[in-house]
Amino acid sequence: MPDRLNAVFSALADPHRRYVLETLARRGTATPTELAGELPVTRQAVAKHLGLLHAAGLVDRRRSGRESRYRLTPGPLGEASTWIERVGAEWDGRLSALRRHLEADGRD
Amino acid sequence: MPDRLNAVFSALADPHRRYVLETLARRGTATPTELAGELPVTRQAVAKHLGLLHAAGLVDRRRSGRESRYRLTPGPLGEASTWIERVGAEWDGRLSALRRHLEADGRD
DNA sequence: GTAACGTGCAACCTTCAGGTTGCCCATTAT
DNA sequence: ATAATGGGCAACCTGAAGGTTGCACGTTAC
Repeated sequence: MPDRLNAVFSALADPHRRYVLETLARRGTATPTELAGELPVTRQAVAKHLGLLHAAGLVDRRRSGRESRYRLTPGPLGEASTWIERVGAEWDGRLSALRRHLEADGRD
Repeated sequence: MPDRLNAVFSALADPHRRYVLETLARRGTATPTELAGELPVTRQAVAKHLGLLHAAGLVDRRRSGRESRYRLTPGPLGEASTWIERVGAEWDGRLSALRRHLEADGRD
């Protein structure tokens, strides 16, 4: 089930998608056409990005009339952040253990 | 220079690379051959992954004799984590502002 | 010395990501 | 009713990611 992590990190790997997420976080909601107006790509490209973000669970679509507004659903961001923090913590733990061990031994 | 974010998130998007990072965090150092023994890919594939991780600034190589040991350099992980936290914080801030602004419209 | 081991590098293959154009459907405006 | 707008879907193109095999070089062991 770490497939979710794949989807999330892959989603975050593209600058256009990060821009979309930042915009949604700041503005609340946005439509594909709005976003395409602020990016150097076509509306269809933005739609693809939104589809990917939706597949990763990072955005939520909601049609109102003929336009569809997308909203941020930041849950999976937490999973990604947690993974990073965990690895960092394990590294720090190992480092301090090593340092503790070195104060008696004095070798690498 | 958010190019760094591209490299880091791209690096984290692959499960084999995440395994490498987790292993380095837990074990301290590892060689390409060691890692290849624990992954369903060839040593050369692992070497490519390590090259990518190095380009992202996530690992550090150090040759000792005929083997080269890789070590985690978690700095860029902090940048990635910071980006995520920032977006999450902006979203939360917007949410609470919205909630403060309207106390009646609890429909979703 | 010669053999074996650990690496890195280059060439190649296949799959997929990001973009584009083109078409069609639903909704709003005139 | 007709035109225009917003959106999604499909086909197609191009470049790069992930993998493999093969080879060449430095290092350790016999």
